[in-house]
Amino acid sequence: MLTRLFSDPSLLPDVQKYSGWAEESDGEDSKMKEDEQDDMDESELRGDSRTQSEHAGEDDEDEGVDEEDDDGEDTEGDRPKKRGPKKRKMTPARIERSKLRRVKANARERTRMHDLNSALDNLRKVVPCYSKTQKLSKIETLRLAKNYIWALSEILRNGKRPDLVSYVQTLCKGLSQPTTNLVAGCLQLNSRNFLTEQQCQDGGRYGSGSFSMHSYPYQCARLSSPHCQPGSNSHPLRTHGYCSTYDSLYGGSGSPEYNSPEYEGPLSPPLCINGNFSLKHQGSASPENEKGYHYSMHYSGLPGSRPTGAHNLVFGSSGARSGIHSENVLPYHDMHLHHERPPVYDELNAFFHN
DNA sequence: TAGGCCATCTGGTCCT
DNA sequence: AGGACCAGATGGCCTA
Repeated sequence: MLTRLFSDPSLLPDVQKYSGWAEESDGEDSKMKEDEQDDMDESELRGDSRTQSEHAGEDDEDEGVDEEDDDGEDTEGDRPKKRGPKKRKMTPARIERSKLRRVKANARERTRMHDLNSALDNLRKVVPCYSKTQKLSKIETLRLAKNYIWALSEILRNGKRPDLVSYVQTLCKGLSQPTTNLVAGCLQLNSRNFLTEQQCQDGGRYGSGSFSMHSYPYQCARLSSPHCQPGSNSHPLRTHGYCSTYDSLYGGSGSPEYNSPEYEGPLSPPLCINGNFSLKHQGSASPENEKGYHYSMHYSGLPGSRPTGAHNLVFGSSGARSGIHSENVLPYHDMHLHHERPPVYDELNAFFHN
């Protein structure tokens, strides 16, 4: 593996640029990368025990040299004596090996992050609204995935069809504005209905934005649940100013899980779909809640998206103000719900688009 | 120019 | 000892 790493120039960026030890050895490091690569290829990567034993021998030598000069340096000024293993003096050989270790560790870390990113890419593909041109950011991918899992598990648990608005609301919980737009657009949701309720739930979280409640004179107009009827204060959500179609969709206040609009409550029962995942209650504290979603409306596109001119998000400022709805505008020609997706997803979308 | 996102480096910690 | 994992720091790129 390391052979691959170090034979791949792309995986060996300029180490000196970042490393602190580049300064301590001046121009000597200019050839370091090549030297280190040679070292790896020739000794470590083929498991050259001779080299390793030589290094061990060097270590022994170093120790002999190092141990002696630690005495007397521990009490510097008023500072107490340092505890723990004595610091060994950095001989040139030791410095070299240290550098080598660092380079190897960097390479490992790089591949580890690459693996992580490719896993995230895979996740992007199985989550609703995969787009090659408008990649969801990492954090948005994770949030959407969480919501998606939640939505699917709720469908399985209840065994009945939720309405599209609620489904999209569930998917969009805690997502940034662009991602919300993307999801809603993907599912061809009538933005007016969805956004109004979304804002009801979020309590105007995105209030400064173009599709704040101010954009629409009515609130929760679509809600049919008695809990959300004007004048009804019986529902817990109402006391907090929330109106959610979860009430009507999932049975309303009878279910304690929906006391929080963030549905961060007990995720029970754990469900497994194709054995790929299981919901696991991890407490009510969610990073999203802690962070507080400081997303504002300055987004005009998705993170990572590049200006194409064709992707004015449906719910963006101009669209919302001009009353353009997703059903009328379809700027998502380059995105699709999925190209590789589990069967359940197709069923689900057929579910809503029949 | 500020802010978001990202890749990378780095040192620390834990585990084998 | 070395690898995996993690979090902080840093700098680049892009957009509003």
